[in-house]
Amino acid sequence: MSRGDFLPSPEQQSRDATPPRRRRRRLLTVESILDAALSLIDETGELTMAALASRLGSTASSIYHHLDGRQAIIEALRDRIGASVPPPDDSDPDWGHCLMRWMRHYRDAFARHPRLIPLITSQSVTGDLTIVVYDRVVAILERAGVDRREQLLWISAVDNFVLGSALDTAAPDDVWRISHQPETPALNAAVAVGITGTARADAAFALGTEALITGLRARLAREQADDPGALR
Amino acid sequence: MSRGDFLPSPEQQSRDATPPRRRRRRLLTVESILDAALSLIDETGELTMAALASRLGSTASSIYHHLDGRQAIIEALRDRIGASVPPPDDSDPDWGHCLMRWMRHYRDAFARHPRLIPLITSQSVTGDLTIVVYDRVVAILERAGVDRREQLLWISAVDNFVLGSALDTAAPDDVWRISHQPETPALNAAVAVGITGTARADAAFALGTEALITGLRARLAREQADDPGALR
DNA sequence: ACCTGAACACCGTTCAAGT
DNA sequence: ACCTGAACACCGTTCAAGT
Repeated sequence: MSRGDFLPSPEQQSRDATPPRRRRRRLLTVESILDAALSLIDETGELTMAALASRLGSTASSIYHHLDGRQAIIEALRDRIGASVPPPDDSDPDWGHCLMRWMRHYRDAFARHPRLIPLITSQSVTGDLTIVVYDRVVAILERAGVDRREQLLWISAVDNFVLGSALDTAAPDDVWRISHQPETPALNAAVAVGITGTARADAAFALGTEALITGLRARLAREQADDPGALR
Repeated sequence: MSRGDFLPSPEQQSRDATPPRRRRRRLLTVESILDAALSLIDETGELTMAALASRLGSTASSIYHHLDGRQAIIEALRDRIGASVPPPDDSDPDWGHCLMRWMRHYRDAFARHPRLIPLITSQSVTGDLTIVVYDRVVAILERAGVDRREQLLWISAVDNFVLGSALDTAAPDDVWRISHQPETPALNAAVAVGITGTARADAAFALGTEALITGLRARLAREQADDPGALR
């Protein structure tokens, strides 16, 4: 999974004067396995080694030569999606805008593979790349003047909302459709005029993000009013 | 799973003059199965029919006479935890306080069984009781003057944050400990002075809840300033 | 009505044997 | 080094047979 993880170049393979006996072409690659696994999950919502192997034109046991089992595949996919999120861009002087843009990218990346999300919820984020991203976010908070003892809490809160919102895109919105019972008049009225489907999840994320950042701005302003010395 | 789902009373069982041949005492009950399943998940983080049966002193196939398989057990547990959340109390005239108190109860109920959460993330909430609770929340928003077309979005946003925060209590906070690499100085500094463990998840939830509600208050105030006719 | 053991199809993983 | 088929232990679920 490191960045040097590519196919060996042809020159490398036959650098001897006598070319080696022609070997069967490499069937599997970490990349090809992960590609197939992700599209399998996207399409079926499940990941079984047998189905994955057949999609690769190979056998289940072959996969173990490249990745350490089913769980490792899921972790690699999680890291891959995480790595596809553009790291927070600190060029904008407004930390709130930085954070909101990053949250949107983060959430969109996972929302593109909604059926993967339930599979990764049981494990925490360990990828090196992800850690570096968090470092960038903390740096933005530090620059904004957030109390150092609170920075982990801010990130956790933001993370929780983003992950919950990503999960929301996975679950169908039957929730709001099932209703229509006489016992729930208020809910029925809200459902009748509300958005549904993917648009609902999108709009809810946008609304929540804006509210969360607004609230964090207010908190920061209050802290700095209490302790003006913290300002630079 | 309805409220009449109890053991038949002894009178009912032997209301005939001639008492029926003494039957073997009822081994399993929906309640006893769910109790055992929940404690099994709490302790091991897993739910297999075999392990569940052995804990009940019974066999896996027996369980199918009371509940419709493994998935049904998980759904029943989700509904049970959901039903244990006190419905939002609308006696407080401040809708924000109502919502915050409900969010805290909601999150605490699931945080009490952190290892259950990953098992329920793939399914949406369908329990009748849960629907009624949402109706109460919508009613509070309606009374507060929230635009009817936005009410579902508010609830979704709140729900996403609560569920994400509940998940946060399940994942250990290794995330923040692994670091300590020279590439992440800002994160290292934040970890050094930050809270860790359960206290971190608790504090992050409290901080996020406060920020979210503050932001929603600001949004409502802005909306009502734009359209004063919406006020009663 | 409730319980049981045997059976079934499927699952992730291991490993000796091939090239 | 990479691939394979056979085998293993385990899984959720079904069902005929018991009481």
